[in-house]
Amino acid sequence: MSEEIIRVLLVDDHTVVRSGLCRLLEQHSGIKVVAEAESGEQAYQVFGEYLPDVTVMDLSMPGMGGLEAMRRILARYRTARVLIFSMHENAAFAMQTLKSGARGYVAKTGSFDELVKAVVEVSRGKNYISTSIAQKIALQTVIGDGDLISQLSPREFEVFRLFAEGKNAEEIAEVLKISQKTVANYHTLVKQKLGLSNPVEMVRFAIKHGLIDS
Amino acid sequence: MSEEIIRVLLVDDHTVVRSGLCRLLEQHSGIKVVAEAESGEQAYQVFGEYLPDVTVMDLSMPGMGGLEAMRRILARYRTARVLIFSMHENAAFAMQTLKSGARGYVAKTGSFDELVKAVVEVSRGKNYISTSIAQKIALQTVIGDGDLISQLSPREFEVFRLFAEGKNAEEIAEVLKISQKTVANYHTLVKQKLGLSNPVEMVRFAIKHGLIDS
DNA sequence: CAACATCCGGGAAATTTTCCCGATTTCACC
DNA sequence: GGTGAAATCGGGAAAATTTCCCGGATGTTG
Repeated sequence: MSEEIIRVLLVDDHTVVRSGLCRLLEQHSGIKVVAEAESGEQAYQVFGEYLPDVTVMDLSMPGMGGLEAMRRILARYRTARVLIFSMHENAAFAMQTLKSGARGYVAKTGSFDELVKAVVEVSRGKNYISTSIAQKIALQTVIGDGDLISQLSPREFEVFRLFAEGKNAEEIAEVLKISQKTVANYHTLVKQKLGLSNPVEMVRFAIKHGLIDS
Repeated sequence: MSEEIIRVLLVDDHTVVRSGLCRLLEQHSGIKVVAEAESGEQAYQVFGEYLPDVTVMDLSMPGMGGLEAMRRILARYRTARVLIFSMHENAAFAMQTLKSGARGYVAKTGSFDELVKAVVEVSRGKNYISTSIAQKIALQTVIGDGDLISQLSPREFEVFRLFAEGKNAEEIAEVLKISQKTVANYHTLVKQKLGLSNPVEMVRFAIKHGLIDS
């Protein structure tokens, strides 16, 4: 074997899902799940202990979400390779995570083979995007209206997303560990950049772009 | 003939739609469209001039909507018989209009026969609801979670609906001809009654209940 | 190094939200 | 016809949020 075993950290708040993924991934002889975490906070802790080759991270978790956890990890460990594993099959979402430093983005609706492939690719230093989402991004880039969302900085996007989830300034500040003042400022910036004048338009925009459901 | 001709006022902001309806209704020998209006304001004016037996009113019109127009008419002419003709095939919507004094509610998706039948029934002093919507209401009443929306007064509902459409306090006050102060107070009441703590929840609630689309 | 974007948050004015209150009007019911 | 409940409307005042403007810290890139 010229290949080293790929050491993986698995982050997902659903225990059952995590177990299943763990087992599936380890069917592949080149992959070993060396650690698991069930929250963003824990992921950051555990990452430091194991320094895995690849971190497979669920995006939607209570408390600090996957995005924020990833950013913390990357801030501390520059070379970390994070593969986002999300339920959102959405171009805007994927673009934002990659912009924030993710090395890959795989939708949960994709096949298992795709996840394995992504883990391998990312471990080799390459980037990987679900084919289904890559198509959407490509289409949106060519046809779309310039994609307003991509004009948001990662932080602005995150504040927007949390707001759209129904969190108020205080809760957002708590999650991101910044002051309410800063949250308010970002909020205003987002509204300006997206050209949305009231909360109703913001929510509808968020729904339209798949940041939240229904 | 033991029957009088039914004199109808037709209110819809789309000229073509109005023409079509007019022709269709007059195919029925017992019905005559004696007047038309293309806005809520105009409807109120014209009503006074013609005192029709039945007013067939579209709900969604720019400026004063059909609901508000109806309420004005009813406030002045107690015995007016208003038949709402709406694109919304939605239980909550229908219940609100009937609660506000409409004598009938017919969805635009319904058959033409249904509209004629509704006009005749309403002219005789009876009430009429689209069968499709009646079913929904019945189901919601029996199965639903008590239908929070029905706890709103007509005015509260109207303020909520306009808010959900993206209007701000100033615009709502303008449409309803009341002060911004009152709008703000209703807004607070709605939030309390529906148990919604932030604008995001309000918009999602509105979407879920079909008050607005997408 | 310089230019630029991002991140963070203070200050202060403007606006909105909330809570409390009272005056009418309407309406159902006895 | 009287009575009580609910609805409509809006003022006053405190609390909270939004907005606009600013400057420093940090990081990246040419």
